[in-house]
Amino acid sequence: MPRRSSPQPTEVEMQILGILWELGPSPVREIHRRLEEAKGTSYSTTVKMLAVMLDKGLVTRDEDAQPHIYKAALTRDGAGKRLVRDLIDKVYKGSAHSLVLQALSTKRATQEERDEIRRLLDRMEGKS
Amino acid sequence: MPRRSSPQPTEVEMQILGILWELGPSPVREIHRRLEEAKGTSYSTTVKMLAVMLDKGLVTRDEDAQPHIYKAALTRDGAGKRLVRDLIDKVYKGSAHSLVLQALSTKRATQEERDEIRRLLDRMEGKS
DNA sequence: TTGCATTAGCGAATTCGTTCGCTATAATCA
DNA sequence: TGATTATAGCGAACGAATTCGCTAATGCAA
Repeated sequence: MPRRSSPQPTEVEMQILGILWELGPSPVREIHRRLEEAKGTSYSTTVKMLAVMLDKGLVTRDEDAQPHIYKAALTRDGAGKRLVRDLIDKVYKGSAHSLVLQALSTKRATQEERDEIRRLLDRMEGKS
Repeated sequence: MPRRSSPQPTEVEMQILGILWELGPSPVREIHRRLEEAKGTSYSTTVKMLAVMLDKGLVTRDEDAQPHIYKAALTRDGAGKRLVRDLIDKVYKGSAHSLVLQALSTKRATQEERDEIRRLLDRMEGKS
């Protein structure tokens, strides 16, 4: 039974979600292949983590399929939004602005990215 | 003795850093006041966490002062940069662009913030 | 100095995330 | 069918983060 509300996906959980976002719905075997490649953990571990995540409601699975197929229960952007909000709260006490500056200065944005961000800013102004 | 390199400030550690960034250098008593308010933990816990953080090099302290005064060893932006980089890697596999969009859509930016972001984008283009 | 309050610290207990060995069940094949 | 392999799951072990009780040291006031 899923718990009330997952506070935060943990380290490994995020790793697994990343794999699911990339591969799409997959059997344990596939997920494990990637996870093992990244950290050398055993198949049992992958199964267990998936069980934990299922309990937390971070993934769902199709038990009719054989083998069972796991799907991420959150979208990448959904999780991203939550984590960003959290980060903003934790380190910038609510100032999204500061986070944006950090993000842009951390990784050099391409011309195309800059244009899209400008477009977004314009759009935001149109609304307000 | 400080360890080589702190992997990541943990949950409570971030909370304490946040308090130090806000209050500036402070004695345990002050830090505890805020922490207790937020989570109801005991004075011992605060002292211990500070000791752990001191060991990790996340804070420094002036032992000559009485009571001892603790300071954050990282700046808010320094920690922010590290966490942002980490978030980008973990959920967006390297695309700062996506994170920026998340950040902007999560919290409505003010006119002034938008202008400053545009200025930053211009500056970035000037450089390249 | 004696007694009381504040500050500092240690070591153990607890909790949570992660890992895996071992067993059970299901599918596959010679 | 019996043997072999793949899949699923349980419960324990482990390590790291967090918590606090209890003791020691320090400062201050009667």
